[in-house]
Amino acid sequence: MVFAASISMKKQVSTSMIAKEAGIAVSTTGFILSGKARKMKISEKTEQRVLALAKDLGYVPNALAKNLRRNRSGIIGLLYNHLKHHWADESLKGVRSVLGDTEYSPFLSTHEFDAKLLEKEVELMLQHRFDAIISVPFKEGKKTYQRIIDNGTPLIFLNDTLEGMSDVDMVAWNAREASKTAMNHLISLGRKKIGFLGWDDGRRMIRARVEAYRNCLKREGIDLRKDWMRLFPLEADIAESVVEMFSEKDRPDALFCGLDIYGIQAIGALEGMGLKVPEDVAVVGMGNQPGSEFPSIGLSTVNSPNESIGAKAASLAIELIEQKQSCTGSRHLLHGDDLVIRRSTSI
Amino acid sequence: MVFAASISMKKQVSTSMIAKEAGIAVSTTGFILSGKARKMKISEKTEQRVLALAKDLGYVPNALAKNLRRNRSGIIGLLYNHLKHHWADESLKGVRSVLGDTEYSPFLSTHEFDAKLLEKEVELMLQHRFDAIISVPFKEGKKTYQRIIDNGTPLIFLNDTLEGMSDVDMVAWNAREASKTAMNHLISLGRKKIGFLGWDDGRRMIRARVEAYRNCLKREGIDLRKDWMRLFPLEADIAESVVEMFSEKDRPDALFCGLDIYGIQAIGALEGMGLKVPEDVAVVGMGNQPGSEFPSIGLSTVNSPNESIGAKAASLAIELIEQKQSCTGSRHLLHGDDLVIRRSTSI
DNA sequence: TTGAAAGCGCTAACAA
DNA sequence: TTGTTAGCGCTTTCAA
Repeated sequence: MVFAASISMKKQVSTSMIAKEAGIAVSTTGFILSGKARKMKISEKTEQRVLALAKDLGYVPNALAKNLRRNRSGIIGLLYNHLKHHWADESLKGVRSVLGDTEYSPFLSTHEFDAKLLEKEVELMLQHRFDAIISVPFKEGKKTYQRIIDNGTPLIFLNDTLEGMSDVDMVAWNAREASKTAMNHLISLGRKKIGFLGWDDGRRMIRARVEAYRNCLKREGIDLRKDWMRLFPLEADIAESVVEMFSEKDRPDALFCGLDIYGIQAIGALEGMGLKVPEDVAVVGMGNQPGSEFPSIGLSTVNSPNESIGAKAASLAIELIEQKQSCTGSRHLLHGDDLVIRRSTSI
Repeated sequence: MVFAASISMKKQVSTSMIAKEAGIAVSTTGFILSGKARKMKISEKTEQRVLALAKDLGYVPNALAKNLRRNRSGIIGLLYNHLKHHWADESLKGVRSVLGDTEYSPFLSTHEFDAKLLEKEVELMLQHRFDAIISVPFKEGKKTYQRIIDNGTPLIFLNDTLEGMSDVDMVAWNAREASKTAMNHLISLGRKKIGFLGWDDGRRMIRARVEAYRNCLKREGIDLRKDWMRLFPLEADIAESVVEMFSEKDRPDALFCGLDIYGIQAIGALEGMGLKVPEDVAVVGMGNQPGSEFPSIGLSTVNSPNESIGAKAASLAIELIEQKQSCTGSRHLLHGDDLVIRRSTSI
């Protein structure tokens, strides 16, 4: 069934070849093959004949030629930091839900938090005349992002902005509101001694979590305890910090975690030191990441609207492309504060 | 700093434009800009002048034109089923480790186990003249894969084959050996009553797990108990089955799980019914997927060499491209049987 | 309805 | 060393 065909044996089938074969003009086949037969009032007989011929010959339209001519590729590039979690998968689904009916298609790549790689990928996308680039911003990549703008290519940031690049459109989860939801949940449980585990890489949406934490405490008239608030680098092992925080006699009775992964680690550490979740300590995370739903974990968390973010970004991209604008400075904070209550706060 | 440039304001800078600006011939600039200045013995002065000019004008080479001319794109397409786990991330790293030094670059997409989507993505890649396609095979997509072969485009399957398409080259984790490692580990712990949780979607590498389970039992002279062997559809909720299996008086003292996610769920279910892991039941999974390392889980498992798989696939792709072959039927089973011992088997 | 032909930006063969 | 030029395959204008 499979046949190890030698590429060199095959001649690429082109519109002109089909035209010659059919004994008609190149433009006629061109119109037919690009779906403009109706518009050009080409006889149905001719159309059918050409279509059949194209299929027989195994014709594959050459997008390179087409796009060279149109000077656009029909491709929207997605540039993620990595593909480790479900975020890329879900936002891609959102992107597809919008692009599905259009003439645009997405292609993905990652920058792995590496400025050199980001630059390389962007260069590639620009050289291939991608019509727009959607990226999770990376702080060290400002120069590269600026290059996209200078090039006149639409750029959209996902889930955060970059200082000094406020004109770039952004679609993000409203982490502030979501954090408030999480905090309110803990407070509604009667917990007043709430600790915070999070990280701070300088991005606003990340910082929004700490700020919401602070504001909620303030609103409730609860004093902030600096020793109950920890910021880590991303991907840190936080168990030690948790043990430290909870070894004191006077310890928190709840934990708000800026990221599910911290909540997951915290639950492990707390139970490891004999504390009961949620009886002794209620824990809530952010993002409903895979793992938080495992029966042994059961982390309460707030859902993030990843698919909607992708969808919004895609429709924004199309808008920018059609307006021939690289950016307009619009901001879109998507609400996503569905509380997912699991074991870690089910008192 | 950012400047909402209007695309229409910008004229695309081309080699001929630079040539005119510099007052020299198109070919000269062409040679310089494609790095062939040395070879063509172009004076360094001219070269520097052109390079500087290109930079000043914000020249971005038009890959569309270049590739139309060469009739190849320099792109290798990666077509995953989804991006939920770390698999895509890690294998992409492997692909990059090989492509980094070459003229090829990867672009990603997913087929989401959807034959229609797979077909669409493949069509796109063929139209864009991708030089090779690397895909995690999807059973319902045979016709589409065949189309890649018929087109003469190199195709490589990741982690499995497809029945009737044995000529397609494959790079996969040697799941049989890895399964043996896992089983031997349980046996070395003195466990004889070993249950199996896995799935069967008809793919060989998946089936290899059950087969290894059977063979290991046989080798040890242990009778297979059908009620201790369960196959589920992927992404199933298996807790109920686990409870059922372990409610009997005569129950397994160990579980071999064909997928970490089953192991994770099993640990939750077992502990939920009051059984101790690993004292009552030792559990081992496959793949070292994220989540298995969580402190509350601690699932022992076998590492899968995802990065090596990506790397091997990439170098194979380059080979096929250069040999102008769409496939050669080679098979590459990569050993990855590093046992990762965690709580679930630490007696 | 159909045909002829220009040209998108780049490469590379050929000439000078 | 440098200049000229013919395409790559497709779209689209202009003529017939």
